Amino acid sequence: MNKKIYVKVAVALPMNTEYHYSVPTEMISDVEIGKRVWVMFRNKKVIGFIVAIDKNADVEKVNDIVSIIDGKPMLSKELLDLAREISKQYMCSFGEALAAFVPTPLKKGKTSVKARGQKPEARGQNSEEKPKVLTAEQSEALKNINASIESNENKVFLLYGITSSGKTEVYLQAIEKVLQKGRSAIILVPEISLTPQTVRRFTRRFCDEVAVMHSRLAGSKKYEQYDRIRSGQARVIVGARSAIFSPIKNLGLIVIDEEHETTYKQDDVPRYHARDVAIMRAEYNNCPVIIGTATPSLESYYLSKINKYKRLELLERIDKRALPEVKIIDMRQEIAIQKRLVMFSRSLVNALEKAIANKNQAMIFLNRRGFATYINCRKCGHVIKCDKCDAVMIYHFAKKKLICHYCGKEVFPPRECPACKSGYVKYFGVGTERVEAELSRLLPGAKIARMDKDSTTKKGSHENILKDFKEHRTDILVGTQMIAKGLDFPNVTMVGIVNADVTLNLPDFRAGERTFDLITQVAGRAGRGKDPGTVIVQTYVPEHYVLKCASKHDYKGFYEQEIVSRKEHNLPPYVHLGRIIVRSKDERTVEKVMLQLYDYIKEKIDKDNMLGPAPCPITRIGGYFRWNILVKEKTRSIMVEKLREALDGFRVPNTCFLAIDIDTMGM
DNA sequence: AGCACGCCGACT
DNA sequence: GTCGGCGTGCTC
Repeated sequence: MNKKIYVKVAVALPMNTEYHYSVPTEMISDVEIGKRVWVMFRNKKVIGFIVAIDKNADVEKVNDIVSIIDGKPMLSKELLDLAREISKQYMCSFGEALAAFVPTPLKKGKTSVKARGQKPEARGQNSEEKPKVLTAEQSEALKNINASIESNENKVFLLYGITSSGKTEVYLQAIEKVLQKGRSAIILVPEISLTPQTVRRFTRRFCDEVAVMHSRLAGSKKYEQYDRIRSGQARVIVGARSAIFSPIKNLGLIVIDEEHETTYKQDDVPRYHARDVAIMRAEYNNCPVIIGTATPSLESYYLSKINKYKRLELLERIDKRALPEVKIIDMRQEIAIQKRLVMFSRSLVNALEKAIANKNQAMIFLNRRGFATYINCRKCGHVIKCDKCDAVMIYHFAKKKLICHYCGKEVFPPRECPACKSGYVKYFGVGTERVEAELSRLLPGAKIARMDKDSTTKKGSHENILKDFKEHRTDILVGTQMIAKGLDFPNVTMVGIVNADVTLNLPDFRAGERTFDLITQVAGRAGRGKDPGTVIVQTYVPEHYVLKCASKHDYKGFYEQEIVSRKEHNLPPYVHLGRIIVRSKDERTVEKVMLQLYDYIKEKIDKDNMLGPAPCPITRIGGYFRWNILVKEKTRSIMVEKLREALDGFRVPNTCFLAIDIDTMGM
């Protein structure tokens, strides 16, 4: 009769232990693996996942679970196994991995499955958009992918296709095939390209079969989507990084669009890379993965070269449109000719004027927001820095304030120099705000809009700026990253990059890769309609191979040069990187602890495989001092094994925090 | 992670 | 004499 039942519960804390809880009799029939529960843990009510059901507990003192949250299990066997795998490969606890799989829970109230009453959207088949006729290259690519879909083959395709070569149409038709087979698909897109434009193509084609997983999707909306996926109503999931954890059944294909994007790597726990998680899921489901991009990560292109991935190429643009002409402008010469430091070259201004005269539109790109990128004292040279971060403060004209881009701190700019009290505090460096202002001055007749993190904080402002541009109420769109990718405005014939060196000079071994990608993407915004496009790239290092290759649209040329330096410096793709980060509010503590840690792990990890310990490039962020060590190993599994062994038994004091980032993106 | 317990230094 | 530093252990 009254047989006691226990559940093993994993909580989202960094401990790799699961705890037993007893189940009150009235809840026994509702207990299922994969459901979430409220439990008392250390006198606090926390959410946990039921990961096992037991006849007995291995400890004396066992508490009852407080309540069961879900009506149906949130996680299947597949997803529980996947979470376990992620916890191993990215060195976090099982509970921390599990927490990433589900939407953050609602406060209270509606926890059970509601739905049913939702408005019926366009029912099934009556798709608004019909499949397009494919080019020979597209057909060839699709043929390869379809063969794998047909035979349930677990294979990774690198769909290398230049901008406007029609990658999306290949995805769409592959997905169609998958649906015909009664299976489902996940399409990952980077957050930035999760614009209405991109999403619309999928919803038009697959209507109510589509679920969109926005990261900013509010609580109950997210649950709604979740239920549609879980119940099988939606079989095409379009979403950002975390959509890879969707509780979809019968997975038949995973697409990762813009594979090279860094947003696929989560920068807090669990620090997974969605591309690699996708590959794990595809293995489990025996299905293919398509990773599509015009500028593959060095890792992926390398893997296609050694035949780990099957490379499919789309080298022609749709309708045989020409790639835009890319002009590299040497700003050193501009200074010499114009006899002063200038923001815009004559070529850039001329091209802008020409585009506007022809009733076309233009986009001006600069990867820096704000007005002046630093302010300093002309007398003593003092530069205003954030007092919580090791970073210069950026002047924002709209707010009339200095803002730290790392911690968000805002201060009014000082009248006099805080160091020498002189009044010669001047503003230097160029951000998007200043570009916008300067363009208005140079081209008084032109309507100019700006799109960056500052101009898009209000809900809907993002869409409004794009709508105004689409409908040609604005002539020139100035912006950061946000305007570089995925946008499709046929009337744009001219695109300018104010300073390509901003990304090129970042202290990061991926700076070349990022710059190449950026120029390629920005260039891809020009000439998408009937008129050809022009791209102007301003730089102080026009001879740099990244710029030369980018101007010729030569990814392969870029790859061949970049890979040599990766080999030489023993960097990815030749090794995997693991980053150990220690932070503390006390400068001396971090250094001390990091040196202790280094001494501890060097018994197990060859010194030649480590870089550091050293302060992080930005030593202090938000009041924390940070140090790091980079570890290099041949594979991710060797890396994890080594680190686990080396760090076993090492403890940092309570005032310090230790983080491990497997396959870190930055350094 | 967060909190309690416990053992050694400079202070009302 | 105590307040409080942080190293260590534990959480069902």
